[in-house]
Amino acid sequence: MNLKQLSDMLALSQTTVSRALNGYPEVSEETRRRVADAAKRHGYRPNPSARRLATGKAGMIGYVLPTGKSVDIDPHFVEFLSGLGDYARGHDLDLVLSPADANDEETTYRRIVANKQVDAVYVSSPRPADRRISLLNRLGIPFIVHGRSEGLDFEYAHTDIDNEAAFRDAARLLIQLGHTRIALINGDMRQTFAIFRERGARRALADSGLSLPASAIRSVAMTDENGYRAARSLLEGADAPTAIICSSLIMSLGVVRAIRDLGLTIPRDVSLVAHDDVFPWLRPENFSVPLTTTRSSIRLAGQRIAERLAARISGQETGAWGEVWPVDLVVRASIGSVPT
Amino acid sequence: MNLKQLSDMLALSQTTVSRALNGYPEVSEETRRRVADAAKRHGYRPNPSARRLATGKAGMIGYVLPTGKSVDIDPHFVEFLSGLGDYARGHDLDLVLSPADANDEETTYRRIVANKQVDAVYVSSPRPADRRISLLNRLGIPFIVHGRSEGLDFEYAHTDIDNEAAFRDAARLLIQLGHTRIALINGDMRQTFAIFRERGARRALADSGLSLPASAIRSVAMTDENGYRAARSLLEGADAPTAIICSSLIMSLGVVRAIRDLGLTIPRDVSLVAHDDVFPWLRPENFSVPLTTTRSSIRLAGQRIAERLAARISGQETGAWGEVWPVDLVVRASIGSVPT
DNA sequence: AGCGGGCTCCAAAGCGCTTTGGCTGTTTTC
DNA sequence: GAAAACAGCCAAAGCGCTTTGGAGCCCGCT
Repeated sequence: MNLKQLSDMLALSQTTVSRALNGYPEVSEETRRRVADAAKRHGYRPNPSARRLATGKAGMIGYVLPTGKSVDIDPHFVEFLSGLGDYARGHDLDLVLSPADANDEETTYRRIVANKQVDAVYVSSPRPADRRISLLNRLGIPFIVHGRSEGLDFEYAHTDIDNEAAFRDAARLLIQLGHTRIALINGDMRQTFAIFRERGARRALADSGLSLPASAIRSVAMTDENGYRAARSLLEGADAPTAIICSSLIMSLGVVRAIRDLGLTIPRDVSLVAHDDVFPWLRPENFSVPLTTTRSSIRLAGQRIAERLAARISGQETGAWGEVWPVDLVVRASIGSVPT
Repeated sequence: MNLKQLSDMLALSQTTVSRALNGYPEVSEETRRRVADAAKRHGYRPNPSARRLATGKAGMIGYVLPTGKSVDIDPHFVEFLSGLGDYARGHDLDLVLSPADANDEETTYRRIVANKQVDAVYVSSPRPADRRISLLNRLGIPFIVHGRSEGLDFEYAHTDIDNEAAFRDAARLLIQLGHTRIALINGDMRQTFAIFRERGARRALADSGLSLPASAIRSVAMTDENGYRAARSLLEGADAPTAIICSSLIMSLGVVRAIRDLGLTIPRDVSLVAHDDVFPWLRPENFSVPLTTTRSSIRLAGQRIAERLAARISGQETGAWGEVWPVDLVVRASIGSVPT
C-alpha cells in the first residue's frame, strides 16, 4: 500500500493525502479524518526510503562503532544502549551503528553525514581535543557527546557526569577517615573521564596538603585482570596505600582479589571506593565486602541523550550547551579509618 | 556530487556511468576506467536513499532490540557486536537497531521488513518455538538465528554452539573425577541454550546411572547476585553437591563468593566448571582459583553471522541450514576429585 | 457588479538512483 | 553482399514520497 493507491482509493490527490497525514493546515478537518482513518484501516505506512529521499530526514540516529581485531567494545555500551533504546522506541527512532576502523573513524563520520543516513549522531568516550567532535561541528549535523572533551575552541552539546566532583568527594571522605596514602586505579588516560577523575582526587588531596604521586596511580584498560595487577603492584610497593579509589566495578573485582591474595582485609587494611555505572549483573552491595561507590546510572544517561537527540532533530533544542550531572556517593562497608 | 553531475562532467549518460560503476558488462573497459577514475577523484558516492528507493536494497542488517524499563540487555551482546561489526566494516554494511517493546517485538519485525529498511535480520536468544523465527520465515526476509529454537516445523538458518555436548562433557569429566552429586546453575529456561545445557548435563549423568533432580538445578537470570544465591542455597541444602556447573562467568563470580562465604574451598570441597563466552574484561584464568570452562567465543560467532548474513544478501548463501560449533573444554584448577 | 482573500485541493516537478527498451555502428556469418 | 549478431551507449520511465505553484470556489466588501 503506497501513497498513490491510498489517494486513488480516497479519490484525492497524493498531495492532499500527504498533507493530511503530516498535519499541514491546508486540509479540512473532515478530509483529514477520512484520510487518517483510511490510512489506519489499510495499515498504510509511508516508505521511509522515499521519504528520506524527498526530505533528507532519516528518522535514525547514528553511532560510529570503532572496531578492529584488538578493539574491545566497552561493556558499558550495552547499558547505555538500554537507556537509549528505551527512549527511542517511543519516538520512532532507530539507531544505526556504522562500524569503522578504530584508526580511522573520520571517514565513516563523513560518510554517514554526506549520505544523510542519519539525522543526528552521538559520540561516546571522548578524548581531549577530540577530532570527532571538531569534525561533526564542522559538518553541521546535530550531535550530542556523552562525556566531555577538553581543549576544544568551541562549544558543543554534551551530557556528562561530574567525574571530578565524584572523585574529589571520594578522596575527601577517605581523607576524613585519616587516610593519607591514597592510590588511584584509573581508566585509560586518553579518555577525558579519567583525566577528570584524577584531577578530582588530586585536588581533594591537595586541599589537605597531600599529594597524589605518579607512583600511586595506575591507568589501564578497565578489566578484572588489570585491576588485579594494579592493586597488587600498588600494595606490594613501597609506601603502600591504605586506601584505593578505583574507576570501575569490573576492575574492583581484581582489586578485591589482589587484596585478599596479599592476606589483607577490607576495610581493616585497605579501604576501597569504586565507581559504579550501575550494571544489573554486578552490584557493589553484593561484593564480599559491600563496596562504597560513586554511582551514576549510565542507562539514565542513554535515555537522556536519546531525548536530547530527538529534541535536536525536531529543532526543539538548539545551542551548544552541556549538562553535567552530580554523582552519588554511596557509603558501604568497604571503607574505614586508617590502620594504625 | 551526484550521478547527474558526474555524468555531465564525463559527457556520458547517467545510465552508462551507473553501469560502469556497478560492474555491468555493456560498458567498454576504457569507459569503465574513465568513470571509475573520475568517481574516485571527485569522491562520488551514490546516495544510499536513492539507491534504496530504486533497488529496494538497503545495505544494512537489522536487529530488533527488546527494551523496557525492566529489560536488561545481555552484556554478551556487546561482544557479539564486536565480531559482527568487525566483519561488517569491511563489507559496507551498517547495523540498524530497532528498539521494540519487549512484549511486542513482532510489530517491529513487521515494520522493518515492510519498509525494506534492512536486507537481512539476525535474531538472538531464541526461545523454544520462537515466534520471531516463524514470522521472519513467513515474511521471507533473509535471516540468521544466533542459537537455535526447538519445536518449529520448518528449517531455518542458524549458527549455534553445541551447548548440549559442552555440558555433557563438563558433567562427564566431573563424573570421572568421582562426583555423583552435581548441580547445575543455569540461565533462564525460556531460552533454548539453557534447555540444551541442562539436557547435556542430564544425559551425562544418566549415562552413568546418576540423575539430575530438580533440587540440584537453579535456573536464573545470569547475574552475579543470582549466582551467589543459587550456589548458597544449593550448598546449604540437603545433599549438597560436590560439583557445580555454571552457565556463565558472571554468575560464577557469585558462586565463588558463596563457596568462600560458607568456608568451603575450590576444588577441595566443591569443584566448579563454568561456561565462558570469552569476555576481554573477565577471564576464567584470573579467578582466585582458575576456572575450568567450556569455552566458545561469542565474538567469533558475531563475525560468522555477519559473514553469513552478507552471503545471504548477495545470494551466495541459500537454503535453511544450520551450523553447530563444537565447544572447547578447558581444564584449570577449579576441579578435583570428590571430597572423601 | 467587481474584486481581493480565504479555504481546499490538485498537477507536476523534484529527490538521485537503477533499469528497460531502444538506437547506432561495427563485425561476423553464409 | 545482405542478414544477423553484437558491442557500446542513451533517453526516459520508474521507485514513493514531499513540496511548489497554482486553480477553483465561496465569501464579504466597496
